[in-house]
Amino acid sequence: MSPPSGKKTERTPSDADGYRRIWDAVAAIPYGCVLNYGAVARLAGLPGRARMVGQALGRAPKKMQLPWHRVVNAQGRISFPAGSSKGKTQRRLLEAEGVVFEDGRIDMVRFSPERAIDRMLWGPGEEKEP
DNA sequence: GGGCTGACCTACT
DNA sequence: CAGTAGGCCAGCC
Repeated sequence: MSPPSGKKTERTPSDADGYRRIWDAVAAIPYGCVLNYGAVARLAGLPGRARMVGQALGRAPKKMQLPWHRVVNAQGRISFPAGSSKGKTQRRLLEAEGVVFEDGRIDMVRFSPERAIDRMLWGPGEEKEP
């Protein structure tokens, strides 16, 4: 069977639609939470395409007001070179949301959306075990 | 048409 | 902990 023209395979979500999913996933990140590129790609329905997330964010229009600062790499570090404008801006925005940097790194587990409820109940800073 | 780059990830050594 | 290797896909020259 011939695939209908205009419609592509599942691997190619189609041009802007692919970025659209990524933008939507990033916009769905709760306040004060951080996710890595792989997680965003997975939430967007594009497993393994972490790189495309970066490009999508870079090509995202500013009018979108996308919380791009809530996306960091798997090491819990800002993907921008230390000292760069973007890097400082991202760190400032994250700290403004309550994200704590430990030795220039973020605890991806502590600030994951799953733990967001814990921080909302128990508050940040103190990590307690019930 | 081909080849390199990139806001990366995972796994193994 | 650091370094290497493989993967994955869109844009640009």
